[in-house]
Amino acid sequence: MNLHALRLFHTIASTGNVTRASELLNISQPAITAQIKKLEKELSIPLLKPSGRGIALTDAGEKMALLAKRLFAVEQQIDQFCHEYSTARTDIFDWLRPICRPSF
Amino acid sequence: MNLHALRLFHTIASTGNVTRASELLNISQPAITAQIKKLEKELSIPLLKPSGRGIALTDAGEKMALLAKRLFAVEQQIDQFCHEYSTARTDIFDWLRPICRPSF
DNA sequence: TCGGGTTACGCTTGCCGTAAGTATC
DNA sequence: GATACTTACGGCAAGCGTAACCCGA
Repeated sequence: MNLHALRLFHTIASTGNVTRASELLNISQPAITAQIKKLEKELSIPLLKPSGRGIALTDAGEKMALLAKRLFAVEQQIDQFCHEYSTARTDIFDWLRPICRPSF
Repeated sequence: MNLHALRLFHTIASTGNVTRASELLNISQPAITAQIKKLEKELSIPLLKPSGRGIALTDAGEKMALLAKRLFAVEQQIDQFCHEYSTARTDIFDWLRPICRPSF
């Protein structure tokens, strides 16, 4: 499974259109379209369909969006852990500083 | 977060060494090492440490491995959904076949 | 006619493999 | 000396951006 492409799809599903997704991700629209097409081909599952002048999720796309949401929620937990880890290391310095203060 | 690198790390954590991970992933050892180094640099978190003639997880690495396990469990759910989706489409043919049988 | 999505195409970046190096048993 | 991981380096595929095109309101 290509999780990079899934992330793009997840962003589209969250925002509702490709344009806003491209703005959020700082990636051009065509790049995103290509990734989605590639993902659909890889999975043999249609995820998006044209809707008016924009796009909409297919039924399978809706389910996939739910699963993707779950996955990237876990990713966010990991990001948070990493951030807390950095903060913890900073806290060590916060703890050291008072001790070191006299000398420098 | 680079989920590709995280996948490699997860495989290392599961197998306990880089060699078996490289065999499972069909990727060379050096390629994996490079990805892990890059990931550690990206996160500013040490994940692996030398241990004897192999490697071991750091404390942060252990926690990260747990989180990664959670994430890739969700990925497996997605894979399963995709498989079931294909199976469902096959089942449609299974359902059509008896009807069509007379004609071909 | 305009907003949004897709196709075409050239370029850059990132990932990988091979070969050589380092360390532990 | 053998096993396991790391560093160095060149090649190739994947991903991106720009430009042009298509379609529905």
